[in-house]
Order: sequence, then C-alpha cells, then structure tokens
Amino acid sequence: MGRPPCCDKTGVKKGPWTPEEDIILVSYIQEHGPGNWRGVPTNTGLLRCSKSCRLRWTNYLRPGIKRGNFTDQEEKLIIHLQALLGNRWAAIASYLPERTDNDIKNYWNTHLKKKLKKLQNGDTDESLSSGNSSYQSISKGQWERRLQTDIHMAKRALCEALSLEKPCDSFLDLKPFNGCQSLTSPTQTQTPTPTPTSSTSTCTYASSTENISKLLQGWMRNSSNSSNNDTSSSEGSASGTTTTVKNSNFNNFSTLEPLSGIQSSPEGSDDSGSAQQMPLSFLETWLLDETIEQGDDEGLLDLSLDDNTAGLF
DNA sequence: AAATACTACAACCGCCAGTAT
DNA sequence: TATACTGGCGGTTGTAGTATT
Repeated sequence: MGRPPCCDKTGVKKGPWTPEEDIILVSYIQEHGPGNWRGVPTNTGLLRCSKSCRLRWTNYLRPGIKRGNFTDQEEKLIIHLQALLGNRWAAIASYLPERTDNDIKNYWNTHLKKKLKKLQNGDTDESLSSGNSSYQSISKGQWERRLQTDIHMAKRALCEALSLEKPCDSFLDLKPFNGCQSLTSPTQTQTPTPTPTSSTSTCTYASSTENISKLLQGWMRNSSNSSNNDTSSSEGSASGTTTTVKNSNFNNFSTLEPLSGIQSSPEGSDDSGSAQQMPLSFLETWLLDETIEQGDDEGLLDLSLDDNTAGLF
C-alpha cells in the first residue's frame, strides 16, 4: 500500500498554463473555494496535478496580487526581512501580502542578490548593504533571532487559533503599500465587511494574458455584486455555522478593502490590540527607518526582537 | 538582420510538517 | 501508535523576452 503520487505522471500536462485552463480553474474556485486541491483536477477535468493547480492559484490567479515594480520600500523591507529570517520566503511574504513568496524569491534571486553583491564590491550603499552583509554568515545571534522569530510565530498562530473572533493579527499585519488587501494564508486576517470597492481597478489582477485578466476582473466584479449569494453557496456547503477558513477567505476576494500604508496607523491602537500593536510599530519602525540601518545592526536586531517577543505576551 | 548572451519569472521537484484514519 | 495522505515551502530549472555584439 504505497503512497500514490499526487498526480498521475503520464496524464498530467506540464508547462505554462493557458488562459482556458486559468478560466476553468478560477471558475471552479469561484464555485467551491480554494482548498481540496486534490479534487480540483478530477472535478474540473484539468490535466494538471493538484499541486500545479494550487501553485497557479496562489502565485498567479489569486486576487490581490501585485506584480512587478517593487518599490524601494518593499525592496528594503525584503532585504531586512531576508537578513532577519533568511530564505524563508513564505514568512517574508507574510509581511508583504500583495506579493507571493515566489515573487519575492524571484526578485531576491534576480535583483537584490546582485544588487547587494555589487554594492558590497563597490562603494557600499549602507542603506541596502548593511541589512544583508552582516548576516551572510550564520552567527549565534542570528540563530537566536531565528529561534525567537519561530517562537513568536508559533505564539501568534496559537493566539489566532484560540481567538477566532478576534485574531491577534496586529503584529504581522503590516499593511500593504498600495491599499490592496490580499489573501496570504488561510490563517490570516479576514475582512468580514463586504466592501466591493474599486478593487479591480486598484489591484493588479495577475495574469499573463489580457484575456484572462479581463475575464477574471469581470468575475471579480460579478463576484462582488453577488458576494452574498456566493457566500451563501460556498459557506452553505461548509454547513452554515462552521464556515471553513478557506472559504471565508475566498469570499473575501471580492471584498478587497483599501488599507493604509505600511506606516502603522494610529487606529491600530484600539483597546483590543494595543498591547500587541506596540511591538509591531517598533518592528515597522526598525524595518523602515533608514537611520537605524546606519547603526549597529546586531544590537538593534536583538533589541527589536526581544521587544517583540517580550511585548507580545 | 542574425546570432548570442543575459534577464526575468513561471512552473516544477523534492522534502517536510501536519492531519486523518 | 503507525501509516497514509495532503498541502505548503524552498530550491531549482526551463523558457520567453530583451539586450548586446
């Protein structure tokens, strides 16, 4: 009773996705919500492996993804986070909800790595290089920081799990830069209020072809109009009261809310999250404050994370 | 204009952790 | 408790597009 492969290798199509396949996949997810990827190929007739379907959705078709044109702010954030977390792209991507881990990874490998190398060889632009060069080698301090980060993330996950109605998302919920809410992981923040704003105009709906882009944008609009219906259908299938998180997130695709910039918003200090908002602000400040970058990175990093983990609980 | 080199990024592969049975 | 299975992650590759010679 060996483990069967996730997909039948012989009957599986590989390579770039066609617009038609995208349409089929999106249509299916529109109806059933993301998740249960195993059933996607069989239910849709797509000759793709379930993994491929999931990847296509999360990295490409999922609404709220911003593609290309990384801003300086994003760039610096990635550099700092990479120095802090290492090549844990999913964790880094959680700080940039509009970006996929794959996107960040590619950007790092194609742009930032070279940029930093260049800077290190020539005249060093401290604002960029200091964030990385200090951490190329795994030091004891870095391991400690990574461990602290792991502990913190575990705590956060536990916190979310224990308080579904009031997810403690404040720490990691660094707001996207351009007011485009997106989904990151099923465990992340949900926006309960349906606000079908001009999401299709403010969010770049990822697609390789204009056709599929237009089609999907049309779906976004339709979806937002009929979000209640869709909600009832998809949540209904999730048996009413106990809505699956994935479906909830899916329903939020049409409720993309404009968010504030990355600078922490004052309203984040509401009573429920004030205790946790403080370290967030601290981290944000550190991540984005170029003056700090000029200083002693090691010490500051330790300080920031110590404050983070200490202040969170 | 053609050939070659380079770049960017979508997609695949293999491994691992978590969950269900 | 052990095993099977799924989904997620990070590393790597393939290829289309672009720049250079």
